[in-house]
Amino acid sequence: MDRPPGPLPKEKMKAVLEASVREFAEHGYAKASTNRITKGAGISKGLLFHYFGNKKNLYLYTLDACVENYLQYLSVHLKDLSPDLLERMLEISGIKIKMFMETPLMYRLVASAFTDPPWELKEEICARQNRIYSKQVPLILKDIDKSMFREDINHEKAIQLVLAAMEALSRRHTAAFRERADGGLAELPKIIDDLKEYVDILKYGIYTGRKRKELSLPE
Amino acid sequence: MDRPPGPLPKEKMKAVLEASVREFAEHGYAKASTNRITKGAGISKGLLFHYFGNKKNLYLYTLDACVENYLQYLSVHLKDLSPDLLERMLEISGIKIKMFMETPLMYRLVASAFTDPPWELKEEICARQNRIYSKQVPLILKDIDKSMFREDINHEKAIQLVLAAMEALSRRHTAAFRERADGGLAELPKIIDDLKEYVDILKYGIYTGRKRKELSLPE
Amino acid sequence: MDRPPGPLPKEKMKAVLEASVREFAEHGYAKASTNRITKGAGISKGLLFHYFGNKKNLYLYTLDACVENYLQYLSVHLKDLSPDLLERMLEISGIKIKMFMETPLMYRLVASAFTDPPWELKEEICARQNRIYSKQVPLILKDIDKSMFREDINHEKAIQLVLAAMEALSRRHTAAFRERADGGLAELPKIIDDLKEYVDILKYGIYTGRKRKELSLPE
Amino acid sequence: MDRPPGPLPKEKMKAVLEASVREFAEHGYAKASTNRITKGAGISKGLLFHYFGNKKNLYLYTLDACVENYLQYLSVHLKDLSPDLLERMLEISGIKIKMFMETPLMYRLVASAFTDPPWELKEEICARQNRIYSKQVPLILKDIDKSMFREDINHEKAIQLVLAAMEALSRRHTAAFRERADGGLAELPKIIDDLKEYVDILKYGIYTGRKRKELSLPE
DNA sequence: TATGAATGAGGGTTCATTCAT
DNA sequence: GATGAATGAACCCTCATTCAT
Repeated sequence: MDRPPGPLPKEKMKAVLEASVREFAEHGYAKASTNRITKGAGISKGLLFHYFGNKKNLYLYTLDACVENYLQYLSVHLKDLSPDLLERMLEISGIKIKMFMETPLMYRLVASAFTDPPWELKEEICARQNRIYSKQVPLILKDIDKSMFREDINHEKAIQLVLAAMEALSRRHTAAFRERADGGLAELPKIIDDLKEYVDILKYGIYTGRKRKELSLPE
Repeated sequence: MDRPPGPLPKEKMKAVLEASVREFAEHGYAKASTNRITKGAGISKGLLFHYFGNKKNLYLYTLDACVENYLQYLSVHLKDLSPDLLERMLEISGIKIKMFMETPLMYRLVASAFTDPPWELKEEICARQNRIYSKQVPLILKDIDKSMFREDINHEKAIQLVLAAMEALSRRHTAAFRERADGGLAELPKIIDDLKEYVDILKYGIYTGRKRKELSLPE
Repeated sequence: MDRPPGPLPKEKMKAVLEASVREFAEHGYAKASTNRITKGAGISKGLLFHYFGNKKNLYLYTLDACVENYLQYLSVHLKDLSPDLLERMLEISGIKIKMFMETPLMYRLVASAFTDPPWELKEEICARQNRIYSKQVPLILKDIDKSMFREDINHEKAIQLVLAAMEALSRRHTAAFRERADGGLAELPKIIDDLKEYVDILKYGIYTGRKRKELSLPE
Repeated sequence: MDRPPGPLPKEKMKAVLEASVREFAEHGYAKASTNRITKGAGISKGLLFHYFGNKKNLYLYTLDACVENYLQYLSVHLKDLSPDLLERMLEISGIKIKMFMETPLMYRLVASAFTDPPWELKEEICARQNRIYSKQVPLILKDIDKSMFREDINHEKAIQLVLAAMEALSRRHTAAFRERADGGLAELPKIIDDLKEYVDILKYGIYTGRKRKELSLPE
């Protein structure tokens, strides 16, 4: 971000951001058109480049806004989380899926930026990814009750396994909802119930028998 | 898909395919240039479109070749698989990672086609994805010894969980190796060892205690 | 017509002609595609150019076939024509409109060739136009009873006037029927009735009072 | 027609229009090259499409300019017209032929647009045609002295007949002058004399005997 | 601050025609 | 006779970016 886009009036800023998110989310970085963005935002071409310098910057700025929004959303909803890692992961997955349903374009922009970075932006995007990780992981792992974990397994590995599994399972659900204009929110409980079943299986592998009993799972 | 690209001389066909795979894998569908492909393949623009009609067809044809190669590779290496689901998943993951290391461009093309389909090709790509699934899943699940599974969990869910987890964990390793020209093959054993640890954890969750003992895992 | 397309088997010839007429009529010379013609005729590109040399020749050949067909049609139907010029013009107009309705593509090809010749074919087309005129005009004027004409007007001019008027009036009707697949034939009588009214008016201008009376027109 | 081509500097606008008229008139819509137009107008490819969006728009805009010019020319010269329909048609035909000789390219563009519309522009062109008709017909028919008309013929039909005949006869003269750089103007009087003879014949058919006498035509 | 005219290389695609087989 | 692979120029159009105003 060479050019700090400070003094651009908030209203216009918002219009640009909205148009940008839509354009980049719908067409991807490569095929996104700055022309359409200016038209969508109702500003002139000159102004866009005056403030953002070039397409790359604009994309990065847009991505940052989405990431910020993402982190903000998480931090707002991540209250009173369970000390049980798997329960917490369930809660977090629910939050993420909800977020995806509420702001699908933003979510999609971030997701595609990370899974398929636009090549010439790899480095910059990677930095954002690390930033998210460094902010997200502590959020997820803070005050986890590790006494529940089996002692004969690598705790770090166990956590990574859970993260990976939940991420992959969640994606399967979100993938189906693309473009289905917010109609999906009603199905959120069903999705979470589904995830819950997977979580229960994971519990067998990760928690001690004693804990499992407390959680009243069948031995 | 009007024109079956059959009779194009093998040598040229191969050149086109190679150039196509490289171009699409490196730049993505949107930014791939048919100009560069023709140049790379050493043929004229006219010929490319004479055979493939348009960019979409060319991409689909290229993708199909990669998918075919993928399935071929799997079917060749998937011999004498363990009846133990998790051991088998480990074997399969090893095969896939090896494949990725040997033909990273092809792998990448397929992967990005499925995770981030080029929008106007969604339907066609989805069909390919289903085809892979319908061929791959039976391969993975055939003759699995389900007697090892705990009876108090949903077997289908357990399998999906394992698939999802292994997929996500594998991706983390492959993501790092992009473009590191085959130098990675040496690290394959280390990677598999790493995955093995995750697999062990999953075993706790999925297999019965008796079976786990037979496998001589610590109780 | 550099290359006499003699030895091409009749069946193929017919297929080519049909495809050619359709293509040239629907797209015009400029936008017609020899590719589509070969596809439509079911022959190879090589053969088409082997026989016709180039697009120009093919067009000219196709045009000639249509012109021939036109003249043939006229000569077949132009029997027992009225000696009264205006009645005869009515009959002829009816024939032409019928021809247009029966073979709209051919008619359209010829018409557009003459009204808007493809520039680089101007000369060749002009020659065809003259050929049609030189064959058509005698047909129309043969054995006309000029005794009906007023003596105080230029007979040649009168004839030209009638020709021009009928041509323009007919065009107005055919223009409306483009692409309405043969449905128009039913309306032919109505069209002729309409033209008849114009003819009646012309009679006042051209024929002598005595003749008009004989024709039982109101004085 | 997204972009109103208003604010383009007059000089450039004029250059584009001139080049456009020439290109479209000489090659027709299908074969006209935007490349040649930009070159002829001395502007960049980008600018042409910045202003006109696409070839279709450019053509339509060019056509509109010609139509406007046509109507303008008519309205300027259509002063003090005779109340006699046929005399007036003679005057108007003279004006049109003069216009054709002075701006043959514009005239040709309009004429070919109407007689042979470029298919994908049929609707838009038809609208222009209707516009011309709705402006032109009142001009032609205003304050016509219908008392001159025979009472035993359909006045509307008579008018249409005259229009059609004059149009067809005029075309025969203009057709010959294509591309003969304005040299034709000298022959205008001869052409009008020629048309006059046809008009005289029409008078017999349309006007009453009394009126004809007043006009001192031979009975 | 804000505009939008201006660029020209490059995009995918179609074309009539040739020629070795 | 008959094929269709092969060509490369030309097609219309889009692009991110610059800059005089």
